[in-house]
Amino acid sequence: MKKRLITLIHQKLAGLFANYGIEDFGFIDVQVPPDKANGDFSLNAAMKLAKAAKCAPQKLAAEMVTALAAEKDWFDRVEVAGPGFINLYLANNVVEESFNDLATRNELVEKASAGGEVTVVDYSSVNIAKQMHVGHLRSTIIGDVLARVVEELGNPVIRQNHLGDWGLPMAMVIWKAGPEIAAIEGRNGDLVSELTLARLEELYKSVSAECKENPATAAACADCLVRLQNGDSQMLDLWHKIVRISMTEVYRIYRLLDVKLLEENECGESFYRDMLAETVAEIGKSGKMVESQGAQCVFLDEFKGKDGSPLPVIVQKSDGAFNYGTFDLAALRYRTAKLGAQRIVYVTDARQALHFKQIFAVARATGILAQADVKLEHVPFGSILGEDNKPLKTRSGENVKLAELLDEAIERAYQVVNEKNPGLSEERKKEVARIVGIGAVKYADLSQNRNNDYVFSFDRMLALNGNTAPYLQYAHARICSIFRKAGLDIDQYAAAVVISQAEERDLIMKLMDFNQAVIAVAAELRPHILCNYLYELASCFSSFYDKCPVISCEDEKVKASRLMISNFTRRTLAKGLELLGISAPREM
RNA sequence: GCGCUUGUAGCUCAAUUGGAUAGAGCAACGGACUUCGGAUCCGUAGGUUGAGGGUUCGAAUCCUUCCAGGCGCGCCA
Repeated sequence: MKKRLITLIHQKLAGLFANYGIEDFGFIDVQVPPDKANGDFSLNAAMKLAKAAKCAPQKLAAEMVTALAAEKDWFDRVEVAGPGFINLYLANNVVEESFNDLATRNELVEKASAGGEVTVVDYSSVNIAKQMHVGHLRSTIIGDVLARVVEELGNPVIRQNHLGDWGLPMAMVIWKAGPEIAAIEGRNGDLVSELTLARLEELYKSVSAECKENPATAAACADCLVRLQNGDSQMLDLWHKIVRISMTEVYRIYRLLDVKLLEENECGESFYRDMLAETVAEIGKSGKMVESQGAQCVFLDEFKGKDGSPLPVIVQKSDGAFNYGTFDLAALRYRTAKLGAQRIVYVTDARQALHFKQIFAVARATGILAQADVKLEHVPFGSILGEDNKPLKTRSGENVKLAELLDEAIERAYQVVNEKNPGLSEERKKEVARIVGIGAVKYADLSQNRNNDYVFSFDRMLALNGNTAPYLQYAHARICSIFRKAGLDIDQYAAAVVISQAEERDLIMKLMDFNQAVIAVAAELRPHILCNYLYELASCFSSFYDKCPVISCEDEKVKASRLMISNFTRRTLAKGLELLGISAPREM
């Protein structure tokens, strides 16, 4: 509707603007006023163009109003307000028609034309031989939402899990775990069940400490690294087994979280190991690479170090090995050349902002990108804090294990479900607890502006009121309940909408905004925009639900219309939550 | 020292990217036909948007100077 409205306004005002010598007014847009007493939409064009038109904004606005008010089919009223705002009050039949038209479409989100933009989303990026902890939560779920949203808009999305699976830590684990693996296999044991990820992590920690104490251990590990990097088959075999043990546990958590990362998305550091030398060689060809203190570096003017000295990006260390930046550069090369990426999105915490700024700048300056106009975007986010406003840790100062955190969320959700809906079967209670608990954790994270740190609180995220997943899920479940009670098939229901009350109108207007909210998320890479939208939608629905009886409504047309509005709300909530990677149960 | 980032109601967060009287939830207070699921809805109260200056029709938002927190700054990732 908004689109049609803007087209109409552009048409109707073109003549008027031409009189003032204004040709370029295509940017003129409508907005939704903060206070709905100021109309369904408003225009601030008069104020923006007043200077160019050499005309007082109020006068220009008055003339625009005259031109628009003639459209009696569209507007009940068109008024000038304040310093030159134009407030548009849409006729109810326009709202009804627009909504009925929208409701005939199958898809709630419009696909991009021309096949969209090939987009790589790099997220989660777990380390091998380490259990997932809270530090992995944000990248994993924010990245997952961004991938879903961009994909929903019709862009081909390639998900990439840039595993930390190559380098000295891996060699250390191999050295330490090798004998255990051999022992288990020697008695035909099952590796994945006997050698857990938790055990691998213990081994890593112990060998890491040992290396500091004992030079012989350190040397042995270094030797393992050399053999691994030279392709020693025994080392590679152990390496591969450790990766699989690790990832088995990671996938268990991805499934619990409902995150769409699979083995086919694994593209870790090891994947690029044979591309590093040629990447550096190509950087060398650009003439921008210089040797400094034995390392191969690229210096760019925009990066300064501590005392204003030039800051290098090191692409090859003085011992000839490559560091993590080189992996990222190789990945950029691969993703533009082989994957055909037109947009690459990195979801990592804010501390890596400088790193990506440097990598992007080096990639552009040295011409290693197959598509020079590829969009490179780092999506930074803040930390998760405990109630003490410090990064979330256990009492003993360890990172909180993600698995334990999620289990606790599910357990707490179970308590709530058990209390509020004791009639559900035990099996359903458990299922709902999982959906509500996991949904609450994800939504609490996604609903905040990702730039900021946020304070983790089970109590707040599981609250049934306010901007939380349970509130949205509850609205969804209530709608399903209406249809159950009415004995109607919710998946088939369709009817024309008529407006008889303000709450119906507000809800319809809100429903028509969904597509815009999704587009905004993809453009700004900010999931909380969708959360805010869904919260407002659920809130509008709750008001409607309170004021507009559905089943007991005596006017058949109004009843059918209310059923339709309810069902469309349910579909929108479900789709919105799906894009957030959150399920919407039909009862809870 | 330099750079990035944040600062909004008692608390947790929004604010359509420069728009109208800065909005929600929690907490507080007061209401709602034995209710299509009260896990809800409506209302009251709560603000010098960290401080000052500037830009303009208009600033939480842009520029500038301070204050406070977080993070980063050559071979870890």
